Amino acid sequence: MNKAKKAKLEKKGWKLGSADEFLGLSAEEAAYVEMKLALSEKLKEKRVRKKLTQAELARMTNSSQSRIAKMEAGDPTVSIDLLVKSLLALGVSKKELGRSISQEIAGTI
Amino acid sequence: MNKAKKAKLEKKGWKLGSADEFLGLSAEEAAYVEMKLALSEKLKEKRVRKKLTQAELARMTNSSQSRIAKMEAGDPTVSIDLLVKSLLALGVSKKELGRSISQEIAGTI
DNA sequence: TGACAATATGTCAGTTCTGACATATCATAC
DNA sequence: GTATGATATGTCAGAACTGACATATTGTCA
Repeated sequence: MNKAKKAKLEKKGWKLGSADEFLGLSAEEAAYVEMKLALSEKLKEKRVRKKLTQAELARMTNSSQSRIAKMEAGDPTVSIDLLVKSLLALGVSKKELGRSISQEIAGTI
Repeated sequence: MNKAKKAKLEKKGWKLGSADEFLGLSAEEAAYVEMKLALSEKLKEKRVRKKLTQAELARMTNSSQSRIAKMEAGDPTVSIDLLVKSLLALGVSKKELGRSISQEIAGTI
């Protein structure tokens, strides 16, 4: 994970430890953050493709528009659990979910 | 998901809604539970393969022996986040994690 | 058998996540 | 312009999760 990316994440509110590796983010931390961001992007992509508003998806999942917005924005207060439940509610299969998680993000590590 | 499996999970403490589908568990609920169980099993498998005790893994992850035990037992109070973080700490790659999540469990759905 | 290490189970106070709400910003149409 | 719908941001009380601890159970030696 490069320095610019780390700075961008910290601006978003992520608290990233440092000093483990070359640019201050352990491989595990990086993988964890990247997974969550991949799920965020998948969620937005799926919702938009289905032509749902955030408010509509919120209703479908007993959540709220603001939490959906935070999920899509990659807010660090959102759990993987919530992202996964939301994606499943959008009809994403376990297989597709697994693929999203495996995904490498350009420009990292 | 069949009736016996559902009963077994409920005995473990899972609160599963009902009435959505044929045997009372929506496809999304089933997929969510199966994902967590797949991660549980992966965790145990990885820990054992590395010849670590639960207490040792707990130390490595700033957790506790009892929580590791609950993770491996598929306890519903364990989050996917914690499972994922623990697996990453054991050196599992995003790719392998994704594969675990995609996995179909014999005898379900 | 008993002693010991590992794992399982139960509980709980502190922490984190959540939905809800208010409000701000952005986009598109008129 | 400004009205309207959608999305973003900030806050917070209540819900869910967590590590820690105590204790029970299980497994494996001699």
